[in-house]
Amino acid sequence: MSTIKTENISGPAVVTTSSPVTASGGGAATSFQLPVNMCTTGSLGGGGVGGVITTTTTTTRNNISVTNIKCEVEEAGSISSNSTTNGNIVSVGFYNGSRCGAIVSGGSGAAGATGVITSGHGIRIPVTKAEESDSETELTNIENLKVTRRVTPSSTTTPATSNHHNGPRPMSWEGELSDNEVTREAELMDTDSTMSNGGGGGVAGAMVPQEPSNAVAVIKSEASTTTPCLVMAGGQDPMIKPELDLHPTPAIYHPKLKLAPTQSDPINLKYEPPDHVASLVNSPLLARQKSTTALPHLPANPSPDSAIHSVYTHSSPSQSPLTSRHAPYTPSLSRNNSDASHSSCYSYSSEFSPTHSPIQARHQAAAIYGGNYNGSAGNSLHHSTLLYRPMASSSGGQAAATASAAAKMDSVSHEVQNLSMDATSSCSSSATAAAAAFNMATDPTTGLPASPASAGISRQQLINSPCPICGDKISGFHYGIFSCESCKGFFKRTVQNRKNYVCVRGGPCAVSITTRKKCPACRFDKCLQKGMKLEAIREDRTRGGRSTYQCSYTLPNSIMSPLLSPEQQHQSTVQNLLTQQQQTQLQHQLQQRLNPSQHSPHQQVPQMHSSPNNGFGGGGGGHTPNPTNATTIKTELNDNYGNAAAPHPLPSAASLNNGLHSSPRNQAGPQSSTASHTNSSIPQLLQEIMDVEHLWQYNEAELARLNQPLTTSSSSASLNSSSNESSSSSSAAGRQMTNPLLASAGLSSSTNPDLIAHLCKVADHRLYKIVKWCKSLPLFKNISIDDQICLLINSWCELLLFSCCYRSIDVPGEIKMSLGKTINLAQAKLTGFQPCIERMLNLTDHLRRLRVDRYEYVAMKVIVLLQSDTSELQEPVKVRECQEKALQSLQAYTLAHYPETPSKFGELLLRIPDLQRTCQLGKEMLSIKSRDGGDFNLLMELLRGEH
DNA sequence: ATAGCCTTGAGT
DNA sequence: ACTCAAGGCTAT
Repeated sequence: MSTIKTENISGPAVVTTSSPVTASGGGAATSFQLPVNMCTTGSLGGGGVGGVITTTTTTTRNNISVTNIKCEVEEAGSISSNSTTNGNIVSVGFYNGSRCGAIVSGGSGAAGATGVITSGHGIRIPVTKAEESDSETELTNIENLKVTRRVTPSSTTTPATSNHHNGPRPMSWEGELSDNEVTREAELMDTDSTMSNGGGGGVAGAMVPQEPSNAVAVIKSEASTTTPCLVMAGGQDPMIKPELDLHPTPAIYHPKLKLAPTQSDPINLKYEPPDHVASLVNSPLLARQKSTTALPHLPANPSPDSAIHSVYTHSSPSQSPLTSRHAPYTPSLSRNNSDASHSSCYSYSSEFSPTHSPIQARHQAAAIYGGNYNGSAGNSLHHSTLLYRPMASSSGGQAAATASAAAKMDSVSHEVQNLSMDATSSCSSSATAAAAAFNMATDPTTGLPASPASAGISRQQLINSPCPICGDKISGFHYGIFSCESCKGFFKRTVQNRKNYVCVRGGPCAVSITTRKKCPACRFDKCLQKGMKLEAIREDRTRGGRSTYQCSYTLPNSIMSPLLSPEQQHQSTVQNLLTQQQQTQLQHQLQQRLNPSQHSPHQQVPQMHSSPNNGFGGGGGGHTPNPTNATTIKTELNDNYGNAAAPHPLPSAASLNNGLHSSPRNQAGPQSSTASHTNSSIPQLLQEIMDVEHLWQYNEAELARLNQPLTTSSSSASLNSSSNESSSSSSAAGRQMTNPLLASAGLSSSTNPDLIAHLCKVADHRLYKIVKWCKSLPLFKNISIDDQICLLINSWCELLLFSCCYRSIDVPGEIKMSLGKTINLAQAKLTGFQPCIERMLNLTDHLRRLRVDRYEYVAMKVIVLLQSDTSELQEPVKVRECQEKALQSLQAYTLAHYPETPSKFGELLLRIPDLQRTCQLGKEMLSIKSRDGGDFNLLMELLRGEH
């Protein structure tokens, strides 16, 4: 009965930044606009573009139908540089009738004709952008892998009390400024994508490691994704986590903007929206126009970038924050649900809520997208996940994620909902029934994807199925997935008590109803893998009420499996295995690189926060090879941070430190194996900065999301689908082509749309993360919102570029774009980015020479961010004071750790002017024209968002 | 620590 | 008034 609504309002925003030059050098100020949704908007470059794009496509193949939900994309206009406030927010609203997102229901059948399938009872599951949801989910998952005490970032937004009752719970705002460098990545992408571990290459060819289920005990490294494009995104620890980088098109979305529900997952699904589709649909931009109307208060210019939108999108199972009627549309930046919000790729409105579960939805069923139904690429399935693709456009009903062209676009960004259940836990019986239930239907009229429920899966059926984690009886929807009471409690305890479990065994232990008590680390890992969301755990422990985090529904494999052909299942299985192996391998390599001496499998080692699996600081992910199943529980020490509960689950400081200490390479940073963040030699402020660094980084899960397998298959899929489903995909491509930003980046009509979509997605994510990171910075939080906006607008490019250079330290002559993707000077020449890359290489050389360690790196980022000479600052003095504190911390640190090189501090600062000039050059190269009259309300909204 | 049951409270 | 997801309580 209940319809699921996802209302996402996202606003694409173009931010114009006048880049102030920092400290040491003067820098020329360039105004740069950050287009948010590249994909969506027709013209990013120009002033805001407002346009509504409606895409409704439904395709069905046999049982698999993909429905594109009608999306209205509103494009945010560009935001002019200085004005701090008036941003345009684009809202994307999905209401009953129209939802963006296509759900493909599985069946493998022949390719179906495109059409809308309607079923009398379908559950609609609107899915917000896959990207968002996925990203969040993965983010959370990533972070979750390790359960660690979370450090509460004081800086982080404070959930205002206000939120408490009225609005959605404080959501963390995650903004990512992403730079997408586009080069001829399309090609690279394709190539790369294929390589990526589970995930397909993203646009940039970024590889996205899929969620590694296996955590390496001691050290987990996240897989990095590489984007073929120049990505300046913040890389992190070069060794440790690769970050996704984006193009310079940071977009900011209004947190509260609701994204168009692109998809819904009936059960924990990770949805991967096709980029172009997603971007369009989800993109704030898209939403904006209409939404704007609907929501006057929203900023006019939504950022086009889809990525951003994710940030804004909040969906809670029960209700989406965004949708919450109470709360005005205001960006919710609060941390609580930050993760959710961010990656929440799909937020589903209340309608989507588990509560109302899709199951109940009587509307037409949406097509449920089962992993690779097409078989086109066996690759796409994540685990045994079903993918709901919000936009079916490309998919043309091709269930296979891979197949659909649209899917390509989104693949990365779109979240794929995992319906997965491990084989171990899956039950065939229920599955069958459920499978039968899945008759995908899409609402012909709305074109909205039906929820799985619509497919015929009822809530009851879901509840009757086994807990995806242990196989026990499902008691309800808990923390984002349908799970049993014990796993619910386990997850809660683990997160609330900040347990840091480490699997001594080193490998994923079987988690069943009988063995679930044996290895909490693996159990927690599985919880995350299956979709439990850290953000669902309330920091304030408030009881009752509805949660606002975005949820994804995961259907047990058992349920979904029937939809897949044996071959497909096999493929997915193989994929999973490969992914895990690859990840494990990667982790292993990282471990060795980081700290060969510690490599001992047996010992419990503090895990890096970046554990591939969950990304959580927790130990869940880490596995050390050990014959025994013994699991050790580590309680984080964080005395310093300790008590404060992190707004959202964060990697423990300890874990962070560990990561740091074990940090990459030979860098001279403090690398004591015993490292604890309490290390007195590290200035507290610096440590605090480090503690929020994880917010900047992408964990594997995120990367995996971004680089979904789809990308891998995307190329082929696109090709395949192109012929059949040309209409939708072509239209998307057309839109993209019109995007000035893309054009400026060298992406022309010929450019692989998937790549573009991917870039957009990545950019969105990056923006989201950057915003989130900023909000959590101890110094930054004390600065007025308006100034925060100014600072962020001013330095986003520098931050991304710097992080990119930093992580490239270990690859002389090359710049790591992401996930191992690199670009050398020769390649840069081909793409026309030679000047910029050359400078980046030069900067990287300096960083290498200086042996910049991670603490220095994070401190420098903050220093770059806190430029008191940034134009339009209301309280430049305050900013200066904050910067001085950061400078003092860095100085104290360098003197303490590198007494032999007293000039290091000064040398580090001398790199800043280079950095700024490089950014300026990069921006110029991108030929991004500043837009007049734009405003960056979105950004402001983000910053103001609930906190 | 686990897990079943109870209480809470926003949303319907 | 009901639903249901989240936190709390408590026997094991």
